[in-house]
Order: sequence, then C-alpha cells, then structure tokens
Amino acid sequence: MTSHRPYHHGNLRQAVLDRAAVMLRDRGAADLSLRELASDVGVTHAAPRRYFPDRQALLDALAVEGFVRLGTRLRAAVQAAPGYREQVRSAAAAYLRFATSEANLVELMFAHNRGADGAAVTQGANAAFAPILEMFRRGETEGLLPGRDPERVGLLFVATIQGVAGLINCGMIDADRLDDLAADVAGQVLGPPPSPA
Amino acid sequence: MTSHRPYHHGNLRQAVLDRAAVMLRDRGAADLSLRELASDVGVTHAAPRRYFPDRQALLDALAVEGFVRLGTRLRAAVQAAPGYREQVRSAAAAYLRFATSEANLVELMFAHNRGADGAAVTQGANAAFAPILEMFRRGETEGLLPGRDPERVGLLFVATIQGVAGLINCGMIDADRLDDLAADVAGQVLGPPPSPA
DNA sequence: ACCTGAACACCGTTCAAGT
DNA sequence: ACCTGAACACCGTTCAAGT
Repeated sequence: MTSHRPYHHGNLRQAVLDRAAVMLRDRGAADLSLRELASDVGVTHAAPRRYFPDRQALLDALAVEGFVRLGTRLRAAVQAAPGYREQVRSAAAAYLRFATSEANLVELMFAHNRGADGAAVTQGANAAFAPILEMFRRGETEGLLPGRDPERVGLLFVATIQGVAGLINCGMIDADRLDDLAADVAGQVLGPPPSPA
Repeated sequence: MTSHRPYHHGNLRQAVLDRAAVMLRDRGAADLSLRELASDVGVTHAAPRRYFPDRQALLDALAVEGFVRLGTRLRAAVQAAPGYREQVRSAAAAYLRFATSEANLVELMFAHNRGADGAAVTQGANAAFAPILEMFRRGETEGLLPGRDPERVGLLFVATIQGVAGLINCGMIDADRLDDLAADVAGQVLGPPPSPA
C-alpha cells in the first residue's frame, strides 16, 4: 500500500499497449478509451500522451503489433507444411484462424483511416505478407505456377482470404466452414488438384 | 426568419439519415456525432432518439442503405453486360468502383460490431448479393461452371472482390489497378479464358 | 525526461416536461 | 406522437506546473 507512489515503474508505453490490446479484443476499437487505459495502468489520463500523441497513434501502434503477430503465424504455418500445395492451404487456414479469433484487431489492421504515420502500418502489413509472397515465388521456380505472376497470385490469395475472414466476422458465413473455405481458397489460386480421382 | 419554429416539418428520420450519409462519406463512422447531426438538421440533440434508439442503430441503418445501393449497382452491372463472362467482369468492376468511392460506407457495411437488429444488415447484404448469385446460377445451367457449386463460386467471388477493395482502401494496392484487378478476379473464378491466343 | 492536475469543448444517454 | 431542455457521466486534447 505504498501511497503517493512515484511516477511509473516500468515501460509505460508497452504497459498501455498491452492493456489496449486486451481492451481492443474484448470491446473493439470504438470503445477504446485513453482515459480508461491510463487509469487501468495506474497513471493519470495525460501521461500516455508522451508515447501516443493522440488516440489514432495508439490505434496505429496496435495495428502494427497485429501485423507482427500475423506474420509470425503465417511464417510458422508455411514452414510446418510438407509440400507446396499443403503450404498454401496451411497458410490460408492460419490466416483464417487468426482473423476470426482476433476480429476486432484485424478490422483495425485493415481500416483505412489512419494517423500521421500510417505508412508504418502499411509497411508492417507488407512484412507480414512476406512469407506468402516467398511461398508463391518458390512455387513459380518449381514450375507450379505456369504462366502466372507470383506477386499477382499472392495478392489475390491475400485478398480472398481476408475477404472470407471479413464475411465470417460480420456474420455472413458460418464460422464452422473455416477449414473448408481455407481449402477452397487454396484450390482456387492453385487450380484443380493434381489427380485425386 | 420565422422564429420559434414548431417541431420538424418533414421526415426527421430520413433527414437525419441523409445528413449522416454525407458525414459518413466525408469523415468516417468514428466521427459521426448524433448531436452534430441533430444540430445540422435543425432539431435538438435528443430528437433523433425517437427513430434511432442509440448511435449503433443509426450506423446499422446506414449500412442497410449502403447494401441497397450496392445491390442496385450490381444488378445494373450484370444486366448491362452482353455475355456471362462479361457479366462477371462487369460485376467485379462495379463492386470495386462502389467500394473504393465509398470506402467509409463499405467499411461500416462489413463491420462486425452491430446493434440489436444487426440481422437486418445481414439480410440487406444477402439481398444485395442476390444478382451475383443469380449470375453464377445461370452460368451453371449453361454449363459454364463444370463441377462447381454456384453458391460456393459466388461466395468466393464476393470474398475476393471485397478483399481486393479492402486492400485498395487501406493503401496496400494502388487504386489505378482497379479494372485490371476486376478482370483478374473474374478470371480466377472463371478459369482460363476460352481461346484468346 | 516524465508525469500531474485543472480546464475546455465535446460526446451518448436518460428523462421529466412541454405542445 | 413528437420534440425540448436540463442533467449525468464520460470523452480527447491542451498546457502550465511539478519532481
């Protein structure tokens, strides 16, 4: 009960960010209050302003963190799968799992009203999608993408999977079709399977 | 200058909704203030509450209106194109044009935190996508979708095109690739073109 | 350098009261 | 039935002042 405590012990920026991530997941970006955040972390309402000049800066920082996490998941999903075709499906499933379990975060990550350094978010997004791009580039060198630009395929893959995630999150697709749809998306970009019949 | 005016002359609900649509387009859903809206329309802040029990109800109503407009555009785009393949590309292009010119509205339409009667939004979405579904059902009966479920194709089509729109709106794809990408998406769901070479 | 505390203008929501 | 006006608890943002 040491009263009149000094300032803040550790890293205030990260403490605010961590608490904000919880608040975002539970209640969404619209309900994210800087004052409540500061109070939760044990600091006055104006203190976080040293690290986040305004509310949007905090939201952007959360989006950047989200893309870091997504990139890690995607890289792991690709590495864990044995062959090219399985990698595409694994990446799709990992993306859908992340996007549906962190719906509020993903909505923020792809929001189009950003703050002064919104470029950092776009840069984070590109970094997160790097494993996807590398995967399709490998597919090209292995001759599995006949006559197709791997960048274009990667772009459509990301768009499709993000679109599916959005339709699931806003209630237009049943969530239990997740793995089913991941395979569908993979099949669409890859073309028909080799010879299942 | 007739002072001390009576209540409100016309349809307050629609007046608020119309003004809100402008505010949404210009500044986004986060900046939409019921008090400012009421003031703009010439009524006290509590008056709109008769028609929109809370802020979210207004946002949901805007989303429903958005889906009505989108459905009209999609139906027109399909009807204006001569053949099946052109219809798919035309619908894709129309969707992308709508989604990029009304970025804030589309973001709201696909938001996943909705109010008490969020089911009305989902219902509006399904109605808007009906022309797409009908288009692919026709494609099936004409034998142009060999061995594929038209509902599934329609779902992936909408997801992909909505995903592309999202990537454009958040700055991850150049907007000038719009028609190019529309053709790409159409090509992806339709398979390779008949015999262009 | 980092945080406090007061102040400003705004917000959504509620509700008794007016016409 | 429809709207007003006051009240409540909350916001983001600013800034002089403290340590």
